[in-house]
Amino acid sequence: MNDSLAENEVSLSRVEKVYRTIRNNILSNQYPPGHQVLEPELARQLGVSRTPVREALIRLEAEKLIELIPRRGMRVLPLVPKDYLQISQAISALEEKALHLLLSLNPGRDVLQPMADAVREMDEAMQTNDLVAWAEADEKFHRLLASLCGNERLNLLLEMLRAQTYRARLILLKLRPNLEASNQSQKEIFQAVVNGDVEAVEGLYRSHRQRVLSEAMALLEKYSLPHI
Amino acid sequence: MNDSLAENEVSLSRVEKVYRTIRNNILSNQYPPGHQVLEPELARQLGVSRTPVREALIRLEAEKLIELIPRRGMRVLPLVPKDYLQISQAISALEEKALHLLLSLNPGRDVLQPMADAVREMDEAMQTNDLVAWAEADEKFHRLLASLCGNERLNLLLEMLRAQTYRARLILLKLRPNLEASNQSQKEIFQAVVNGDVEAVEGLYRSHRQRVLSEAMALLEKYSLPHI
DNA sequence: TTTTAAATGAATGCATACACAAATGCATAC
DNA sequence: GTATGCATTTGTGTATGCATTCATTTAAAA
Repeated sequence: MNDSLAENEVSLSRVEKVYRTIRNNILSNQYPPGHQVLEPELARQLGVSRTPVREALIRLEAEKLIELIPRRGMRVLPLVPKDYLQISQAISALEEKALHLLLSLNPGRDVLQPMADAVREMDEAMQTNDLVAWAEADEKFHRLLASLCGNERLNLLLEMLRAQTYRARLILLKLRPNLEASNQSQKEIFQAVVNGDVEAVEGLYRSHRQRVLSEAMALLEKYSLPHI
Repeated sequence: MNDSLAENEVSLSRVEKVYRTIRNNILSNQYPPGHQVLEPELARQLGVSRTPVREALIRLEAEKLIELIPRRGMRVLPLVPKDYLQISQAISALEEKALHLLLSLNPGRDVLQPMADAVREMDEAMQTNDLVAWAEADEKFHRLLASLCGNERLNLLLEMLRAQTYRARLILLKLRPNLEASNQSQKEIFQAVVNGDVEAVEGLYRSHRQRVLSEAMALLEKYSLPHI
């Protein structure tokens, strides 16, 4: 993940570079929730004029990563717990559909191999208590699910929604007592996918998501996190 | 629906006015699929400089209503049948979740009254063979479902996706042999909602959507519509 | 006549300037 | 000390201008 206007992106427009830089800064928590930066300051930092900054900010606002406040510049949208819940519910709906679509494709082992790898990586990370590695494998699993389901629009939506909740998910990951249940669930879900068992997939996924969401909401309350 | 920079919107920024005007023109088919307009031409037509035009176009591109092609300006994104299918699948996923959420709210008759009105209006439109009225009532039904489910993020997503398929849905509506089955389905779905019967709602909705989507795809093939 | 090269015009991406409005700072009055 | 009014500063929204690039047209060569 680049964190600046990298030299090897010379063919990218300034808007694109600014967009990516700011987006990265948000996802990496360099711009934490509620963080405000004025357009002229962003322009100065990034060495461009305000115009491409504005254009990039409009895109980021459309993706609901920021809001633009007159005279306050850009503000990184903090997720209050309700936001997190609502976005997560939308993710659940779309991922469930993605699972259905994936199954209807009757994928062979070769197609599912990357997901199998991700599941294995999650397992390995569990064994060594490597939270970061587990998060990466988990992220990979979900990205693959969205991209392999054969519906590109769904993929894009999920990508956007997962970006909105990325930071929060990382934080919650660290607060959770243990990941054993989630790890197990995803293995079971994947196994049911391999078996082509639609009803099992649906049941397992719903249980999994319900538990994960309940857990998350309880943690947010327990730690009185106003926003994430 | 305004179709120009209305005089009664004096407090709206130029970007907002341009955005709304162009969006309206797309949804009303005044800018049909594939239609291209250059930025300077849009600016001339709308009586503003290029800057707010560009900013509005960036938003519309983020919503996947248009694409921006260098030296070709803005192009209204046509939906090839695959696009239509994919977006509709995403809509199905989100609407199913919306129904679940709505039911979990245990809404009273007063809350559901606007939906009941829409269902009645659909019935009345059926009786008088008024396609336009039926479409409006149908649109209203879906908008209400999204807005009453208690998940604002879901609502926004559905609003965006429905805008993307709005024009196509209107076209398909005219091509369908009859709407009796859809009308009946929606009545039954709504009745199940009123009864708080989760499983019935889910079953009915899935059947309904599967039939509607199959029909739509068959029509697109029958009429060899390359894009809509 | 056809193909290739050069010229031209125009669209985009971006920088800069301007007008306006809101926020801030300072002075004054109570 | 606090509130109010005014002047100044500053940020946004927008218009305009400039440099670059690309598509089209024109001219030249084969």
